[in-house]
Amino acid sequence: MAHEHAMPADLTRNQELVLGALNHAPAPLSAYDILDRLRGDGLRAPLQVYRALDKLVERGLAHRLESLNAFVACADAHCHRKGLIAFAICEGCGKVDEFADAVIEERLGGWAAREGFKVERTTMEIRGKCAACLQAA
Amino acid sequence: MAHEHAMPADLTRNQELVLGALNHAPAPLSAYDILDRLRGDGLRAPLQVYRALDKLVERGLAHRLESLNAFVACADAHCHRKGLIAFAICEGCGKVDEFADAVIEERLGGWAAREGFKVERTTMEIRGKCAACLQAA
DNA sequence: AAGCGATATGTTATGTTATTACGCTTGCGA
DNA sequence: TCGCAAGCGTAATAACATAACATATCGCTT
Ligand SMILES: [Zn+2]
Ligand SMILES: [Zn+2]
Ligand SMILES: [Zn+2]
Ligand SMILES: [Zn+2]
Repeated sequence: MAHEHAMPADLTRNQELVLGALNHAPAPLSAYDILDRLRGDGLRAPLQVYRALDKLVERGLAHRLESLNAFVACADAHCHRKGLIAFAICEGCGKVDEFADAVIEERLGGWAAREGFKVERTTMEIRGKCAACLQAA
Repeated sequence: MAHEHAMPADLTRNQELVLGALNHAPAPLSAYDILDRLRGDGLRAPLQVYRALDKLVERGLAHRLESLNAFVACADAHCHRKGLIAFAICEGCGKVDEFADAVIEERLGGWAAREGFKVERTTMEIRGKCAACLQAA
């Protein structure tokens, strides 16, 4: 059930390898995790991974999870989201759920407007236990 | 202007030093920034700082900003918040604004309830430019 | 086809953030 | 006074990220 993501045709080799690694992983990967999985494909240095990740994140094909220092492929395979995205991260199994909420976006926008704060980027990450892991416990 | 924070009486020496450093800083500090400022007070190793930070964060006297790998003193000096806290971080001057929003909390709670996800911790960080910095530009 | 700029690459070294492991000390109640 | 819990000190190491520099590749213009 894992993947079957759209893989854009104009990625470079390294970007394609990195996105492939993320797509096949059931949980977020750190840059070094990715590097380890791609040594067989010729990658040797962290920078090769970080550079690819930068591009992928920029294009919305992958996301950085700040509270984990790790990365996931975008779960919204065909129309990578533009607005605020929230992530729910299970501490048990590592599964990441990605969702958007217009009301939250509007509340943040309201706060920013009142304060005169210009928002450039928002990160929102919920840590906890997913339903499956709670069940299993 | 800067501080005038309540400093709980039951802190250990290291915790007091670390919280003092955070209180006197106009912007978030990394653990190593803190260490550098406290070498004169006898601190030598990162762990001394990390241990103090753990306790301070646990008690809500300080917060960790995940998107910065840095820490701030809680701005809500007398009644350290319990619920979800959002941080607005200015990329220009480093100022951090801390606020709570019940509607956002309720939306997240709703999502979690629908998904059967048990929330343990939420981080919410807005990066951008504060009013003062926009003015100055 | 030659020239050029923008983008991507490879490699080494280094910088920054965080933790593990171990042992000692102190305070405090059983 | 024994035992435990919390705190402390130190050294070593792990994990995450970037700087600096040299080449290479591609698309575009001439
Ligand atoms: Zn996405
Ligand atoms: Zn789970
Ligand atoms: Zn606070
Ligand atoms: Zn500012």
